Amino acid sequence: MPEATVARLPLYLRSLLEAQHANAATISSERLAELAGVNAAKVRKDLSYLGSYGTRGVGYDVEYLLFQMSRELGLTQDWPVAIVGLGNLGQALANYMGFGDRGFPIVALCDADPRVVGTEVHGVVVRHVEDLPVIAAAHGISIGIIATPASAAQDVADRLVAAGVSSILNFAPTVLSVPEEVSIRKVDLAVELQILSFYQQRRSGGPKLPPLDIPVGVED
Amino acid sequence: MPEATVARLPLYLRSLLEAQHANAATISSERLAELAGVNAAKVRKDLSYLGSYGTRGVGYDVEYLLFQMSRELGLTQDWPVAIVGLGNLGQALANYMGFGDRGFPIVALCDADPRVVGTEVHGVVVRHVEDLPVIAAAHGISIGIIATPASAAQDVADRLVAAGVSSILNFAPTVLSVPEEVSIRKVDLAVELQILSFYQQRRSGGPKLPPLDIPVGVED
DNA sequence: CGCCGCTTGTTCACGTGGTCACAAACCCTT
DNA sequence: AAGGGTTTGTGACCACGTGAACAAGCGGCG
Repeated sequence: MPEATVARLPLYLRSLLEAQHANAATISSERLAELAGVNAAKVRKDLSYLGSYGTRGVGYDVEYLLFQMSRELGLTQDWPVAIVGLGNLGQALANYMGFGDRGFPIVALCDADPRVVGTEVHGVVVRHVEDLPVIAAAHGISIGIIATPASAAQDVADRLVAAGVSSILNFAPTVLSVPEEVSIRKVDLAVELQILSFYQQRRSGGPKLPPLDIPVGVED
Repeated sequence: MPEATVARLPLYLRSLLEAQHANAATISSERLAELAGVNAAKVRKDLSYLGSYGTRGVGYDVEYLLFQMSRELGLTQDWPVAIVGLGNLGQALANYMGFGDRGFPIVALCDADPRVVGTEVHGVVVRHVEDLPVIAAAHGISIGIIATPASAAQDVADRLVAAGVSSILNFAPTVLSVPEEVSIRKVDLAVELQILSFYQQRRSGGPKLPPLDIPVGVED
């Protein structure tokens, strides 16, 4: 299955949940495309990778497609998650996702700072990052989230891999090297902002040197 | 310039900063590729879009390339940012990025909850989302970050656009529709985890809970 | 001063993903 | 039961991005 398709499946899943919430029994590829914000033909081709679960002239059964897609995405089981690094971002993630999403229970929190270890965040006691192997084995953790500073990220990644974690979501602004068999995805806020900056500048009409001399603070 | 190239420029920028920090005067495409985690040929092709700033037989002058890239990315000027939605994530972003990155000062915070409006986060007073037009104009805000629940995201996006914001970074798990001329990028934690879940399951050898007595439609 | 090694910039072939278009298949109506 | 309208599934085509290979160009060395 194409990687691009895999990346869209979660969007379809969410759109299907919306449709289900609106009491729709079936949904057409066109409607689903509208909800997911993509092309209708792309939706059909993507869904065809899962199998022929649609009915010509009718559309897709929402319930059934939801089940099949959840199964394909591996959401019929829980995937215990460990968060490493409990700065601002790590704490926010611990609190945010605990009630935000089902299927990814946060069962472990780790940090290297002895002042943080032992404290409790979102009902989970923070352990030392050294204990990762034991913790991971005990909870069957397969997904790790890195929310440390960039300088510590590679070390944490190595520890996660050594502890048997084979999926990593990296929030640290650095490139991580991991074994072939480990999946890794990154979320980099600075990169996103810089991309926006690039297009923003383009629209603003090329490089603006110092044309801005706006007197701010007038609002107060 | 290809969109894929634009998305990599920030990686090169960060790698160049690392090289600069290591007192490297020049850098080869191969070394830069290693730092950025991409192919060397891709690096050269990407950099060629910026112009011929390299020297054959030597490499790229780190200082000079840094300057050119910063200019291209629009980082020679500040881009004031507004964050809308100050739940766990919004607050973390306000605290995290304030000292994390240069060039994107957080000059405004907005929320719709009257209990949050008026409080102070990271030294900035939270204003009501209704005041966005005034605030945006006063600070020259061109980038907005949406950190609200999904249900409020489209409304906030509309308000941002109406206030003149033309670049949006969306953390809410929903598809936003904005005018053609507005750039939008999304960061969706649930989607990232589900993608990891997909590959994780594949590696684990198919569905982990196979003891299902589902009477699969008898195939004729 | 000319040769040699090194690195860039560019060209080319390839693979992946996106879009279009249409036959096949299904439901509903008559 | 047959036909019309609707929607899926898929094959063909096109655009884009990637990776390798190579000539052009630069600095250093004898």
